Amino acid sequence: MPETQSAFHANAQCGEGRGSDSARPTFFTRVFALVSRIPRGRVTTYGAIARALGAPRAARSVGWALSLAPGEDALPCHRVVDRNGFLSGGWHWGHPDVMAGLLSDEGVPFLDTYRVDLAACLWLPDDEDPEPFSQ
DNA sequence: CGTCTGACTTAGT
DNA sequence: TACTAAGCCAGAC
Repeated sequence: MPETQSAFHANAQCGEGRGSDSARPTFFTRVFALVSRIPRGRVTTYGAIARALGAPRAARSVGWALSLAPGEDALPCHRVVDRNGFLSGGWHWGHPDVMAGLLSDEGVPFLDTYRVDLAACLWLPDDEDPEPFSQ
């Protein structure tokens, strides 16, 4: 995932001037930036993303943010599953089979047709945002 | 400004 | 162990 980082990553990263009044990345933007950092062949959960952003209880918002994701190509939202490893968001793409295919192609092990092995490929983002999310 | 929704999570029965 | 209910957060209306 070389140059796929794109605008979200850069924009969110650079605009992260906590004191800056003009550039204030929203929770969604941070979600996008984080998801774009998910390594190929790995997956993460909504709760993990939310926690990394300083909002452990905002898992729902994370999933919602992905639903408003700009583009699948720029945002590997297929690497985000629920805490059980099920492809919750697969149905949002019309059919989880698409998501499963992408993950399988990346080498992600599956426990079931629509369930990935989190124990083997779960990726946890580093706490680069110690401070809680505050607009 | 109040209300509703949602690709979740946790707790209770 | 499986199902049901409530909670929680941020954003759109």
